Amino acid sequence: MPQPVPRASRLTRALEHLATINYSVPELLAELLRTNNALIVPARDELRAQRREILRALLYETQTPFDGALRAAELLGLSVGDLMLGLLHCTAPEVSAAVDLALPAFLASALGAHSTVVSSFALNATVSRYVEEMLKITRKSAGFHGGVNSVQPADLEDFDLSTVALRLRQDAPLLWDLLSRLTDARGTHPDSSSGGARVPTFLVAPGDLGAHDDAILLNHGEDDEINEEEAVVNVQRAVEDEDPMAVDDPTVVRAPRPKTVKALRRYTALSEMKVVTILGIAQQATNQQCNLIQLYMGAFLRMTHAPDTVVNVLNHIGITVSNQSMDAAVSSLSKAGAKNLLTQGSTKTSQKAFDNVDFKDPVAQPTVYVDKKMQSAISALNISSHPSLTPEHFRFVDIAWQTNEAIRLPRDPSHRRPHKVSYLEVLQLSSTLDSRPPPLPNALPALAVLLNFWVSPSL
DNA sequence: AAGTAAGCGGCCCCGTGCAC
DNA sequence: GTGCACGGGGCCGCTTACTT
Repeated sequence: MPQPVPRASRLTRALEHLATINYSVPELLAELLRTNNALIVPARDELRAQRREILRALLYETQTPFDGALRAAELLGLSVGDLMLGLLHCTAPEVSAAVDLALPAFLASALGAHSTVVSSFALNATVSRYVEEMLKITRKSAGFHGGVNSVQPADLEDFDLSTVALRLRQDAPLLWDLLSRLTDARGTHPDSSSGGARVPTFLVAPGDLGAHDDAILLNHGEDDEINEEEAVVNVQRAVEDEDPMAVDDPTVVRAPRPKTVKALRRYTALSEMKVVTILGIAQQATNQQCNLIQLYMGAFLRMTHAPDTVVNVLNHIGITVSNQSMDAAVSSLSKAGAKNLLTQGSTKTSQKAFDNVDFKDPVAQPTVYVDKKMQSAISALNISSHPSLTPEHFRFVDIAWQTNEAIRLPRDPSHRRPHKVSYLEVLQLSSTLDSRPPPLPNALPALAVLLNFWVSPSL
């Protein structure tokens, strides 16, 4: 026994069939509204023209196209859900191009009418696109995988919330738009400045985002490109939301103030932080290894000595990586730091500042400055030289140290300070050698050379 | 003042589940 | 199949309150 064909599929096929015989959208609507069994047969010309006129009157002379469609559907006994499904599933170019023009306003009106059928359809139709975006930003290629076992210092040093927000906004515009609105349901969001019913972003063609672009500009554009008038409006709305009485208070001065743009920037940054956090939780819930946001937060919590209990709770919520993962990240960072120190030291262009560090040795967890069972060790701080200095500048310091006894034995018994050696003396010593040191670019590196000579003469 | 016990937190190891 | 992230258990040290 053959399976019954869904009504929506039959409508789609009917629409595609009608497209091949050059029907306009009003004509398609007229044919759809004429029948409720989806087996659409072109009517005689005079009847079709008559119904078209009726439909046009319904669609364009009522308050909104959707109201007209509802009335027409009611008169003809057609399901509005079937009508919309048929339109949206139709892939014929002649139909889809025309539908794209009329559909945004049509669907916006439908959603505003609080129809259960339309709302359910819209939800199902958009969820798949949200899921698609979520899967896109959780793939490894999207660049949101933290990789706690291989994290490098630069990965954390280069962290910038605005950059992460911009990437998320670009890769998942629908999700970003949805969460931005949900985190500001009272309408103080910059996108809501136009007021009234707006066409949802997922119904707007790419490149026609309007206020959406303004929101990006507020965060990432230059100061002189900010729409200050719009900024003032939004800040006023935020203030009025906090104090509803201010709306009716004639004494409240609403003139633009110098701080409005700054306040809007702060407001936008906080909103961004919330949306980034929510998206980060969703990313990690979708893909366990997609934890870049959590890694940043984990590093912050570790550096601020947050208790493990707090970290565990935040980890369970999905805001940060676990303590175990952070231990792995610290291990990776320590290895990278040690390698970096060795690399710097081998260039001979850095100075070392030595000091003692005391710790309690017999225990597994040493505590600094406990007077019992203390052990001492030598620590060294690596201080990088000016970038213009090269190892060649220090080669002659080493030679001078080895060849001049006055410099090699600088300590005067009557003074505790070491004998100061000028750069000129170093140059005079180097004049007896085969080659001269390269010229120093400015006074700062010269000071660095002398400092290095005092601190680390054996280099 | 010294000793003791409970509570808490950190570290390490191992097994499990998931994504690639 | 491999690598990664995480949870849980065990062990140990530190702190603090209490007792002697």
